Amino acid sequence: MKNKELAAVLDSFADVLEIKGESPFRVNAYRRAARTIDDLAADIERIAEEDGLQKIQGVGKGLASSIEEFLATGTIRGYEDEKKTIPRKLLELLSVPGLGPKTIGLLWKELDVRSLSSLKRALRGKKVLDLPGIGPKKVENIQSGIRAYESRSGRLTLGAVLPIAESLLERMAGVEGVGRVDVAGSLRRSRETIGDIDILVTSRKAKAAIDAFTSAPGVNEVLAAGRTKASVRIEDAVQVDLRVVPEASYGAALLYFTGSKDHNVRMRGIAQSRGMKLNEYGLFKNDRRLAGKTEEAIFKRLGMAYIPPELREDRGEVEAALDGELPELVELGDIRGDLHCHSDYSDGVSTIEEMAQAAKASGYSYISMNDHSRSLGIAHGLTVERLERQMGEIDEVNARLRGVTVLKGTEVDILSDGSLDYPDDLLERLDIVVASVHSGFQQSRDKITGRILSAIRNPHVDIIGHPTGRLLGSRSAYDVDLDAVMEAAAETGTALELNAHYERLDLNDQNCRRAAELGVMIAISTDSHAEDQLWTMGLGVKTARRGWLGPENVLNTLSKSKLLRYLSNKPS
DNA sequence: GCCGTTTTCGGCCCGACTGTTTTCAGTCG
Repeated sequence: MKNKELAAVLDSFADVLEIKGESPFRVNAYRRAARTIDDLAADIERIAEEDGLQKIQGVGKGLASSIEEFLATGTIRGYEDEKKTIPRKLLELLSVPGLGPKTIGLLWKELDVRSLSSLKRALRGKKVLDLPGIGPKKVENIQSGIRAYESRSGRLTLGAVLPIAESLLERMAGVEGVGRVDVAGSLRRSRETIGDIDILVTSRKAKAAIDAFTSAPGVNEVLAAGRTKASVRIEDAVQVDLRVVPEASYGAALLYFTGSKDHNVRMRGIAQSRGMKLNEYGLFKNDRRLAGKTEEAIFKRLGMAYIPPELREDRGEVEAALDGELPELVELGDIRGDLHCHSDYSDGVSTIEEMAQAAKASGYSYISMNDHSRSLGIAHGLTVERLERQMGEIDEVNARLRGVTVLKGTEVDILSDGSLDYPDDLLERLDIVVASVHSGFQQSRDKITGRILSAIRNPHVDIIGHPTGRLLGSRSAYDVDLDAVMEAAAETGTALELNAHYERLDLNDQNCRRAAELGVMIAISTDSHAEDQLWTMGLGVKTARRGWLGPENVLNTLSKSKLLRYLSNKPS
């Protein structure tokens, strides 16, 4: 699948054109296409084979032929030619906050700035102040942007960002005059990684809200502070934007700042086609505000069903909302149990009973113990004897506890030859068998795929754990043919896991959607290694919602008896 | 470069903030 590669080339093409001062609309056309292709669930090569390139939103004749060229040759001639006309390291400067294409182009042409280091040199010199539109403050801003750029770590995981967001929401809610407080942006949409945090408030005293925000604990730097918006950097890691919005336009602002950008463009288009205008202040007809206080009212006025934030990515949700065909999405309250947890038998830190109590406190009716199998020495994988002892302890705990059942399970290794780490007669005695790859990540596509397929075909395997093995920000997915895995899973009634840990979220949203379309059941599991980690189920559910899953697509929405019946029905 | 209930040309989101300006350009979201 070359989607990501192609998207990166198109985006870089846009960068080059932008620095060269090309038409912003042409630049934007490349950017839009890059984003759409990056987001596609389907393989771009397959689309090209079926002559479908121009059916992709934002891809016309010109881009289609560029894409074909890329798929055939690995690059785009026009891009390579343009790239040669600017210094190799100039593009990197676009990532410096506060520094845009115009200024970069100016600095390059006038002062021969061609890299981060020559930029720093130029900023120390005097000549830079002679350039039009550049004064001492601007120089200082760019220097601070360079420091931020050099210390930043890219997009952050939900797990890293949520605590910061929650403490800020709490602070803002306590400020005098503040009414409503919400998080917006990609965090509200629950994207798997977050670039910055957006917070929206209503307030009778805007200045007090801005002041409380810019002086919040952890703020290293105030990037901007006006009458209605402010930006700060927290703990050198994440930028947070605050907007103070009037009550009457709060819903419009929430809609606008939740995005995504592409979703907003579609929504404004719908408004336009009805002779209305939608912006962050409301939905208007001839300057008369028709709606704006709540998101719900705006959707209603546009003749659409309410679109939950997780779906707002321009992946068909706008059309579905117009046609009244949005799916009923799974909710945290639908979840009846957790099907992948560890105890202190392997690498977890809580006892079976502690995990069971935590599950009960979460309102679950079951929780499954899936400690590692014997080959995973690093995680104290269980020998056959220790697994049998654990099964005995689970019986004891179940005899003691009311209201929650501990299921007997394992996370059995799919060994590098494709066999499983326990014999079939042992697996047969367990309620839940999760089979996962923990070794041989570098194997070829055929080999890895073959291993997972043979696990799927084992009649005792119920769920494939973290099917792609990726770790956000640190390890990319192993090279597995997910189409083949999903087809086999559908055929055999094997579920695929949506591992809810914020560094995994594996399967991701798009893959969940594709799996469900093929009739594959998804198990949303936390892979908790301690009793205080069950909360990550919420992240999994949000990711599932982003994948358009309803409760009927999720294995652990089944009651205990239905679950056990489902599991015992796998054809052998 | 794309697109069309404004349909093959002429638009393409637009407002807030900052800094350098004295009426505006660049950046960002």
